[in-house]
Amino acid sequence: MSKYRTHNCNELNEKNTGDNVVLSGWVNKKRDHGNLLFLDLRDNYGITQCIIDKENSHFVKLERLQLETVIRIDGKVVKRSNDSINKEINTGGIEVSIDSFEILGVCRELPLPVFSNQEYAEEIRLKYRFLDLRRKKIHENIILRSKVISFIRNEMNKLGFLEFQTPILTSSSPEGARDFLVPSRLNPGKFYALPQAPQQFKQLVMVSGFDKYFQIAPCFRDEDARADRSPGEFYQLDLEMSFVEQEDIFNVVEELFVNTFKNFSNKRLLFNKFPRITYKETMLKYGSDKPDLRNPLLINDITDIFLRKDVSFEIFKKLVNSGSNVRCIVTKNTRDKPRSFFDNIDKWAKEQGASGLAYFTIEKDNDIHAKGPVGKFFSKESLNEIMSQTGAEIGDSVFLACGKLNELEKITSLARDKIAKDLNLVDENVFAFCWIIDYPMFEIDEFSKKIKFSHNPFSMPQGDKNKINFEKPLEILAYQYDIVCNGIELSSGAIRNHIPELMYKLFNVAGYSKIDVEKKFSGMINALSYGAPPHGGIAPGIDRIIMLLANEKNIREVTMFPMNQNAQDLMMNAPSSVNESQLKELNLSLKTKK
RNA sequence: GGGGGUGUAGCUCAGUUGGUUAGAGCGAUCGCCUGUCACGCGAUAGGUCGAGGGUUCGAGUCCCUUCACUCCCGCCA
Repeated sequence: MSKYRTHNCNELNEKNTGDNVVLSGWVNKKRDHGNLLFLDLRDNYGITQCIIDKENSHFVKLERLQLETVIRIDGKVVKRSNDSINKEINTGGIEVSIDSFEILGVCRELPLPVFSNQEYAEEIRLKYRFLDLRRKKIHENIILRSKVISFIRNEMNKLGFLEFQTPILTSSSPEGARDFLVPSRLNPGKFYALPQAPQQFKQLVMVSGFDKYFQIAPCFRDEDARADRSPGEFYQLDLEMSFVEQEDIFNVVEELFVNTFKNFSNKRLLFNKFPRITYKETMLKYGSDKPDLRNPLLINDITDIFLRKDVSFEIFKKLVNSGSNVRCIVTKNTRDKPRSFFDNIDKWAKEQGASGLAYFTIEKDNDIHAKGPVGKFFSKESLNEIMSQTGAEIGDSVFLACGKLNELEKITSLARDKIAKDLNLVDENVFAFCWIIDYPMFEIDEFSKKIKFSHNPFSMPQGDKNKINFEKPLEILAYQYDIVCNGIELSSGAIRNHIPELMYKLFNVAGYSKIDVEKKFSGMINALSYGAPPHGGIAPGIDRIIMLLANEKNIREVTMFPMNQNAQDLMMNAPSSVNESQLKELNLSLKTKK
């Protein structure tokens, strides 16, 4: 028998009545009646109410125990009377009458209450993370995380994938995010880099003939944090398959995600077969490449309306003539919404830095006409045309924005979210997955105006390999895809380019010579030159999957020991200074601070 | 690098137009209480109002600088 317990704190019930038991755990809560003390003992599994009265010599010591002290209790299970049963906890039918106890771990005065639904400042939570992690919600989130990862491993194994580890100390890559660098002691002046993702390694695994690979892979990127983005490190379900096309990857991922999300959430999946939306289409309809498909609102381009003679909305017409576009969002049956509803949205848009959102509502008395501040600018015929282009009907409202394509996409995307929120159109009990496909291979850099890779330079371009028109690089599409759920980007993936000659040509478009490519990606190019299978994969973010399943808005809520926004670990004091001898051994010296 | 929000007791917060000795709940300490499960009742201790400077007869409150945390933009192939 264990010295510390015969049962955990979630096990005992009426059937144990009369048993002598040993429990160990934390003092979660005391209710002291002076001559009678209730003490809730908590462990990982649950809570058991323990009780002691003044007759017992241990009473005074127990009465004075600090909450969160770790104790062992010897006692007897007692059935509770019917009127004192607690249905909130699994052990609520019984209580343990304490015979004796022992303190196993003393606890100082707490910097934050553990048993409380209060919310606390992030700083104190992170500094005392070990206390924060004892709290119910986050404790459960971390357990959920473990279970989800275990489930995914199991599913991947069932699907025939092999799990491999790839190096953590590797070489710096020229593309992408900033690397974390690690100085090499044995190679003075040289640095390892922590992998931003095992991208090249997993391709090498395919070249090595292993066929299907996965890994719950740590990834390191020295970029600034967001609510859904940890600074420094995060985890991906990294996977890669040989002899596959895009469709094969989609099938595996859809099966995995449907199973995982059905298993760990009560929310409904809006699509079991995830819709595929081209990049071009999503940027038009949703203004974003991570659309939230729970939101039914769509964006339409109605620029041509403003070239008509019977439309007299001069501000927009002038902008359209100088190259701007007009896009609109139609809201169904909003004719009875108060003026304030519309004005609030217009005001909100101005706060977002846009010039506002014009709007009108389509009405019909004898004739169709538009009501609202800009309604008078639209003829009956032009309204009919808008209705046929957008599907708007009598009683619907049309919100209009005008601008250059980039800013127009941005504001209409935000407006789509804002309006849906105001009209309460988003079903929170749903997961809406989709694939974004057909990403362009290249794009123009906004500042340098040069051609650059829009995503992964190792992606396979679409179409006949011999007929790709490198003269028009912006028209080349890639077998490059994203998976999105509820407006959150879970992952990018691609069919890889396994043909070195083709890779040289594509890099050439982006301004890299053959020698550049050989220098920077020598390992990769070399490997692809010795018989590489066609292959592709994807790498969904584990942390974001858990966020969705745990219904959390911040990634720290599903991360055991997260860093703060400035990439500091407040509990371990990382990063920290190192002493001179460590630096010397690494052949490093620090520039003196300003 | 830039923009927004927050910062008052160990924790969560209130603090009016600038005006007496800065308050509450929880926690802590002490006392009372034998059926609670957010137990109840009473008392006590606990404050560099993030820091520095300024305006003023007078600053938690107004102004400037700065720090911390956070959200967003940039960034994240």
